[in-house]
Amino acid sequence: MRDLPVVGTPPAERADAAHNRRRIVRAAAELIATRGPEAVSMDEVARAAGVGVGTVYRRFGDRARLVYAVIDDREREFQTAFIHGPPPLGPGSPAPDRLRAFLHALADRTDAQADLLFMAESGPSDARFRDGSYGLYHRHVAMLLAQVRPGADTAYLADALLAPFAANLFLFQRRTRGMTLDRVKTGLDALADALIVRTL
Amino acid sequence: MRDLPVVGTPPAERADAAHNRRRIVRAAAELIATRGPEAVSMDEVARAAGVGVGTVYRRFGDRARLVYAVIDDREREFQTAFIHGPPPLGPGSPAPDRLRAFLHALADRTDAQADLLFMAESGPSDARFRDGSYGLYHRHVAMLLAQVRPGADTAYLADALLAPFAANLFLFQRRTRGMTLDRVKTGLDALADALIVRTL
DNA sequence: AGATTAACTGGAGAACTCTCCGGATACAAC
DNA sequence: GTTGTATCCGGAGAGTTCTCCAGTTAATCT
Repeated sequence: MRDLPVVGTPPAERADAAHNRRRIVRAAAELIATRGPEAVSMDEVARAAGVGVGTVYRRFGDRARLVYAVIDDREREFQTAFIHGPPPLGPGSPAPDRLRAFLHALADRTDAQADLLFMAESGPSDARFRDGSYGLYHRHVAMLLAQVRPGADTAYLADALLAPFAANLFLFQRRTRGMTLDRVKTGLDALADALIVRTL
Repeated sequence: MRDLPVVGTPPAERADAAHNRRRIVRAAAELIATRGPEAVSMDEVARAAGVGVGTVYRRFGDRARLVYAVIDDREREFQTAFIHGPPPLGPGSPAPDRLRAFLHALADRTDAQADLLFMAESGPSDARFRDGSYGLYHRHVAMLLAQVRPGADTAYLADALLAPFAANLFLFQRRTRGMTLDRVKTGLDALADALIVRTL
C-alpha cells in the first residue's frame, strides 16, 4: 500500500515515519499482550516505542485507531482466509454455506479478541467502521447476501448481520447473560437461515 | 454490606440525596439541550447543579450512566406507548404488526436522540445494556418474537434485532453511508419479515 | 553537493474523568 | 431535645487523552 498511481496519491509516508509507525504498533502489541488492553496508556506505548507521545497521535489519530492497527495486524490471516482460502470459508462453496461459515469464524475471532475489540470500540469514534477491517467484512457479507437474497438491500442487511458482533454486546451476552459461544453461533445461524430465500 | 433482611429494600435514598439527584439530571439535561451533548463536562454539570463533582459521581457512577438518566427521563412516554398505548404499537394488534411498529418507532427515537445516545454509548461500560431502557426493549422484542417464531432462542434474536440500533452504527449509516431514515426502516422490515414464520 | 521545503518529532500543557476522604448532615431512637 | 451514626457532601488531586508548535530531518530539485 504505497506509491500506487491509481487515484489521489495519498501523500506517501516518509521513511522515518513508516519506521516509527511499525515501532509503535509493535510496542503497543507487546504491552497489550503483557499487561492487558486497558492497562496500557498512550504515554507508555510512546515510551516503549522510543518516540514522543505526539508522534503516536500524529500517526494514529487516537487511541481507538492505534488499537485497531494492532488488531488488524493480528488477524491478517483470517482476513484472507475467507477471500482466498479453502471452502467452506473461501470460494468454492455455495453462498449459504459460506455465509454460515463466515459468521461462525467471526464469532470465534470476536470471542478470542473480545477485550481488545471492546477497548477499541470504546470512545466516541467511528473507528470501528472506518478503520478496522469492518469494511472488508461488510463487502464480503453483502456479496454473499446478494446471491442468497437477490434484490434486497444487501448493504443494510450486511450491517445488520454484523451488528451483533459489536464487542460490548458480545461481551454482555457472554459474560453477563452467560450465553455460551455455541449458543451465539446457533443464534446467528437462525438469523442467517431466516435471510436465505428458500426455494419452495 | 448491612444487616438488611436478605434480599429486598434498597437502602432508601436520603432526602437530600434524592433532591440532588433531581437537580443534577435537570442541570445536565439543560446544559445538553443548550450546548450539545459532547460540549458539557461533568465539572460543569456539577457547578450548574450547585453540587460538588464528587456528588455527581456518587449518584451516577460515571458519565455514561448520567447521560442515560437524562435519556430515560426524555423517553418515559415512548417506553409506555408500546406497553400500554394504542395499537399497533401497544397491545391489540397481531405480533408481527406490533414488531414492525416497534422497530419503526425505535428507529425514530434513535434518529432523534442519536447524538445523545452516541455519547452515552461511548466509553468502556456496559451501561447501554445494564442501565438504559435496553432491558425493557429486549423483553418486549423477545415477547413478540416468541409469538412470531415459537421455539426459537428469542433472547438471542432480540439482542440481534436491537443491535442495529447501536448509536455508532446508526450514525455511521445515516451520516457517512448517507442512508435515509426510510431506507433504514425498510431494511429493518426486511429483517423482521425474514424472522416471521410464514404459514405456507 | 547545497539549497529548499514539506513532513516529521517530542514534550509541555490544557482539559477531562474519576477517586478519595475529612468534615457535615439527615434521620432514628430515646 | 439530645445523641448516635449511616449516609452524604465537596473539592483537591491522580492519571488520562489529546493538542500545539518550535525545532529537526528526509527527500527533491538544481
